[in-house]
Amino acid sequence: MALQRDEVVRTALRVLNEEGIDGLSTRRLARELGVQSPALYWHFKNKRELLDLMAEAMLAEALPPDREPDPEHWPDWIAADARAKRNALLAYRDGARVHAGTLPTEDELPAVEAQLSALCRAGLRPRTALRLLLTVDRYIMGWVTEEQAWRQDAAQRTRPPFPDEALRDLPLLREAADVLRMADHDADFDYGLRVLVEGFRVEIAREAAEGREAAEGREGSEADEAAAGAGPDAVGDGLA
Amino acid sequence: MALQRDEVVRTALRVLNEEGIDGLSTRRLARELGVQSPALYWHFKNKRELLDLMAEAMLAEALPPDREPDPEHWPDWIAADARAKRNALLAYRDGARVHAGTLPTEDELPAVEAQLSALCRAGLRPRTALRLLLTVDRYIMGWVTEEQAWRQDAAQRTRPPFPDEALRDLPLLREAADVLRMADHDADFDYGLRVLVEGFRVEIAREAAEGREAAEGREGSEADEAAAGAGPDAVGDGLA
DNA sequence: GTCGGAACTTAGCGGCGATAAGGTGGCCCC
DNA sequence: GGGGCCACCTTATCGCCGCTAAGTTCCGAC
Repeated sequence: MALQRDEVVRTALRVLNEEGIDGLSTRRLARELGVQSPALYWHFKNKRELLDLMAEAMLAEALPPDREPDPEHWPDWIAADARAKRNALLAYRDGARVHAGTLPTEDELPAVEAQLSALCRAGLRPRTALRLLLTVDRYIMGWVTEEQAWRQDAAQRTRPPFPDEALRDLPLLREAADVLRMADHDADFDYGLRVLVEGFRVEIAREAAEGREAAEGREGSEADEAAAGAGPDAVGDGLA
Repeated sequence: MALQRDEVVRTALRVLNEEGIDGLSTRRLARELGVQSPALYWHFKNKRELLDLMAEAMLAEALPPDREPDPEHWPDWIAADARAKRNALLAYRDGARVHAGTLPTEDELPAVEAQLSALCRAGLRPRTALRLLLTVDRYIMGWVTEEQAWRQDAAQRTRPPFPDEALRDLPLLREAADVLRMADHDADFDYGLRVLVEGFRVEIAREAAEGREAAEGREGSEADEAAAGAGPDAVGDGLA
């Protein structure tokens, strides 16, 4: 029975978890598959292509492409998708670094179009909606990259980072020490995510108001009311 | 005249710009310095240490440690620092990837403490203020990492990404095509940054209201008013 | 029954980070 | 002024890496 691309990718993901991305060499992977390393180059044009497929497989589990985002509750699925993506990246050692090198492929576009559609029905222009999605995505990538780097060398760290004596003359940092030491990644990630969603809420309210203003030829009070309505009253809902 | 650590770091940054991070090998760097590659290991314990110093040098130029953040205009310096950091990373090829591997060092902490101090005077709790700073930082890192990856293979790309025919049945994406193709990195980065600041504004108003509520033993209307006041009315000021 | 191609092997290239061990020159101290 | 020390560098080499070239095996189609 010949090797299957799919089997190689699955094995590669397992080796990734065992060895980390620096330990994932073609020789190591080939050994795991009971094969000589050049055999892999029959199935993949180079290592980059293998990594791309690994990244795709990582996310496919967590973000099936047939979701149907709901315009009414966009903060819910924006946040849920963000958490799902983070979890998918966290599920594999160095997952963020594996994903980082990849370019978006054209077959991801329909899912993005669906998300744009929902956001536009919530009042955004397409450009703004896409920027929103990109912003969340970059936040996730930056976060998880940092998080996994931290976890990585937390494993091989002997003394705790930022010991108390380093914070002696820094009272505010001392008070925020558990954030500094990233004691609760999940909560800290969610915080930033919630801030982002709050920002979007403001942005959406503003755009919706502008749109209405332009459509009805009015100005001033009406738009301000709409923006205020979607502002602070909505703080916190849809996000824990 | 013997080699100086400082000279090595400067040369390494130059080579980084010429070759990219994958082309920056100890042998290449040594050749540039007119020296054999093991000589570098007299000055640096390993390549990681060299990269750490390069990252430090990159940011030192852009973010001098003696800034004095102003509590009154926190959106201004949050945004200015964010742009400065992005520019510093962009100033070198693969700057984000060089910086990504580094851990925060203890001598950066006083500058953070100063920022926390300003944000707390604006009404945040220390934990929240630090989370805010971390959130912006991760956004920057995620953004620039993606941006430099994009630029990198834009150079070696023959056909444009996401050609028009790929967007034929995706009208919203077609309308947002220049965002999708990242035609204007600066504007797109600033957009996400502004959204983050808007979110922080909401968060700060909420915390300030909670604090006042707790201090004065009141409840309900007062806090809501405060949050509403700092919400939509403040949209857009302090940021382009 | 042979021909062709898919799937693999063996051999090897050039390059990598890093270490070991040895050389060299200048400076200090007696 | 001679000896020793030490900063700084060299040469040689190790064990990896991604990847290619060329040859082998095996199986199914005709």
